[in-house]
Amino acid sequence: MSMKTKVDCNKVHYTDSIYYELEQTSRLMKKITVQLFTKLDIDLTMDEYAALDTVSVNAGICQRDLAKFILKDRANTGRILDSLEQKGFITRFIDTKNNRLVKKMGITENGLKELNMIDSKIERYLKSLTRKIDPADVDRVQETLKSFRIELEKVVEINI
Amino acid sequence: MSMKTKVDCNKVHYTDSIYYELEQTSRLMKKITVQLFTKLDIDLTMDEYAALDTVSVNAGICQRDLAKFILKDRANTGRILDSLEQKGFITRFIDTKNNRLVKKMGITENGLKELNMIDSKIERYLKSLTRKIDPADVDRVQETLKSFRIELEKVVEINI
DNA sequence: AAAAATATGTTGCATTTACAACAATATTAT
DNA sequence: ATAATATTGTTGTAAATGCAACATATTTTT
Repeated sequence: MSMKTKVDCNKVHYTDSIYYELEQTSRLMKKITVQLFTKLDIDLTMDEYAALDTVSVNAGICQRDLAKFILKDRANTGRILDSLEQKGFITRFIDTKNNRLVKKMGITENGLKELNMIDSKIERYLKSLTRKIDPADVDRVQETLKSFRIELEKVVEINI
Repeated sequence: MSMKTKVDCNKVHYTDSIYYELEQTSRLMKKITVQLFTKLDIDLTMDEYAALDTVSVNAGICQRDLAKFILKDRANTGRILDSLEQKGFITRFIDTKNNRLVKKMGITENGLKELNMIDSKIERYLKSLTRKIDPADVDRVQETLKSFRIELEKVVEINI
């Protein structure tokens, strides 16, 4: 075997890295979830669902803070909330935070109903995705991902 | 503590699931990589870079097969390749696969140079992201993610 | 042999997304 | 006090993305 070939074989490829594996797995997962939402006739987008869930555990949050949670910019966060409000799943009200006028929000009765309905609809489908994987591994991955994400948050420049 | 409160506290939220954790971590990672590419004046997009790397390890692959690898549709795969070809990093040629006319491709000398240049530029930045995490954990996560992704591939409907 | 279905790549379009500019208000600096 | 800066939300726009439709060629069905 020539030296060149040997070097080539040992080359570290980005597409073999954990960063790419993460992106690919996430893209697949997103595709599957979108297909699931379509199949189950859920009339929220995935992003609206995630936003609604985030609002449900952070009552009275303002738009910018929500944007930081869901990792979208203020513009698109506003648009998602427009849709959720128009569908009657959240209410928005003007309030102050640090003496600034902000738009805060809360989940409505209907929103909570919708959230629970979606949860119950998708639960068993999502659970089945990891049936071949040791539950302990799943937990460990989630934990490590969380530590990783917290490290990433320290490095990324967020301009929201 | 009332029963209702107890139930509420025990509610399983989508935003606490491994599926959402995966998406959030991946989104952050993507943001960081885009910022890195900008900061280092790399004149490929992340997607072009990943495609170029994939082509480099799959010489003579056709467009549709590449699309399946990079999880993009045929249209956008074609557009990414247009850009890479225009920049001189790949060559495309007509060939046959199963008696069908297909566009195959290979990486050029310049493409290989560019790929190695980018690899060397970003390597230490990416490595530093996991410096706080036990390398064994990183390996384990990558392994588990891969098993997970393979399970997902069995479930997702790919129409490429 | 003719028709229907499949495979591959491209084009057009509608949706999503990110980013910059703006409007309104409040704080800080000079 | 006035000017500069910062916070929050909205609007506009350009780029990315996915999907459907198309063009071409081949295979399969009838």
